[in-house]
Amino acid sequence: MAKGITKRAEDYSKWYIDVVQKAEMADHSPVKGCMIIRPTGYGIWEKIQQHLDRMFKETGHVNAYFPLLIPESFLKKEAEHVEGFAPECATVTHGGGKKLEEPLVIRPTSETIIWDAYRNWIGSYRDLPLLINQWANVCRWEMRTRLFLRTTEFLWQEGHTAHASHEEAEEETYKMVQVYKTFAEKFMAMPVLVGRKTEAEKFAGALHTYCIEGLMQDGKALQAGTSHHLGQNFAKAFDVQFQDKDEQRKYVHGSSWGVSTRLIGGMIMTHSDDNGLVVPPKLSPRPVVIVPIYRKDDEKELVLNKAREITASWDPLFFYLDDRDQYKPGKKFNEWELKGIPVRIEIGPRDVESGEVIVARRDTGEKVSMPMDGLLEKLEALLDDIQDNLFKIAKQRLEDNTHTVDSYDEYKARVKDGGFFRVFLDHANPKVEEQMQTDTKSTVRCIPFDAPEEEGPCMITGVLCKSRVIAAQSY
RNA sequence: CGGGGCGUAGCGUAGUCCGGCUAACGCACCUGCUUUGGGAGCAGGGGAUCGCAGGUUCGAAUCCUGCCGCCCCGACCA
Repeated sequence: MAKGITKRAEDYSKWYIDVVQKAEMADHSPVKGCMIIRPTGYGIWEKIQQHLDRMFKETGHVNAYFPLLIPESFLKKEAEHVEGFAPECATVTHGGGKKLEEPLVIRPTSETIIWDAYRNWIGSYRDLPLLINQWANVCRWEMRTRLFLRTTEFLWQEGHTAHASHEEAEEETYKMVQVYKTFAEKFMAMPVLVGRKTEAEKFAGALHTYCIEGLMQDGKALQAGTSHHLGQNFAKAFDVQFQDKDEQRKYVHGSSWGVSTRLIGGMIMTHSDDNGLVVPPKLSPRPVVIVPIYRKDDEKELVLNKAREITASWDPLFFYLDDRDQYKPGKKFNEWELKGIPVRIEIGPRDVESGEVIVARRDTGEKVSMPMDGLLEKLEALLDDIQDNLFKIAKQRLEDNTHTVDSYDEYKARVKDGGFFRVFLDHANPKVEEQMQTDTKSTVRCIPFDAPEEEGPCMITGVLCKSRVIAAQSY
């Protein structure tokens, strides 16, 4: 039905771009790789921020803001970190018409400038733990970009915490990846696997990295959030020490964790269809739209008055009364469908007469009649049902597309068709994963926390492995 | 950086091979009337230095040279 959206089956990548642009979520900017986030897209980001920010605060974190520009020398203080990020940094060399003495890097991530500040903030065990988050933009000069999934500049949050012990930092790292899992599943209706990254895939400068991984409709994996145990690496690089109860001076243990506007890409590729965007109710800035239907002025007045009467006690941010006179109802139906609004209410003279309204849900397209009496409660229940249904469908798809494979030949033949693959792989040896990547363009997405105890030979080398890992092609 | 594609009105395109009237069409936009339960109809109207710079020619969107930009596929990555 939708005009101008390429079908998923025809060209998934084209479909994705079409949905983003036709739903007015984002535009390409005049600068290559950057994007303009339009109100439809930004409204979803605001909902993501709202829910996550609350979850961060509920787990004891506070927000702060650190500067965009970082002295270039800071990035070089942690050996692995500089290696990982140097190639993708944008650098400011001139300011005020003069060449700067030291170039400034536009933050690709803020560990260095934050740990530099932590040195001054932390002196005693009484100053710990330090639990700070910031909402910010960062810049990474990627070679190939895609709206929301990978842009040169993107929005994210980054948590940076400091602890007295390895155990506490580990607890924090694990806790936050679980927060991400809960958020992904409960609010985004996007099922994810939770686990640890391999050496090859972990964050540059971390002891280890935990992650959530989603599976998109085309069978490719999407890394949707990461939480890093930094150990004492940044504390040592920036000399952040504290005096402990035992009077010893010790280096602080750190964690950092983040999710980005990439989540919006994940939401699109998890739920949307050939008719456009599908937004889970909990991420919708206004989950209900009311489209009035009328012919003459007297009907218009009748219908709009009734609509206003019904919604008088509703939260203004729960719904949008689309009383734009310049568009016909059919046009509005399609516009809201394209933009993925979860529920649409149609109200016309016939409905005012009967005391009922037509309610259409975006996920199934189903239309039902509902009495105006007690409508709000019914809508809330319906929105919950849509949220659950979207999760259930996505969960089923993830399960249906998770395969257990033992032979490398079978893996090579099947991995290109998409899905998660449970395989034995000697991931302790980076060369093995490298070979798999060369052969198949796939990588280990994670070593799941909940992998059942199972032993078997690595599908490439035959070395005995103690559990299966999840491998897939990814974005 | 390698492979492919493309730059003509806000968007999507035709015209380019084979140079020639005032650069055409659809959508969008503006005005008026009729319409309004799944993207309205009719009539009228506005909007382009044909990506940029040179060159060839009486004449260039079209031919030649150089440059720039964008998109898609790969390598890199959240």
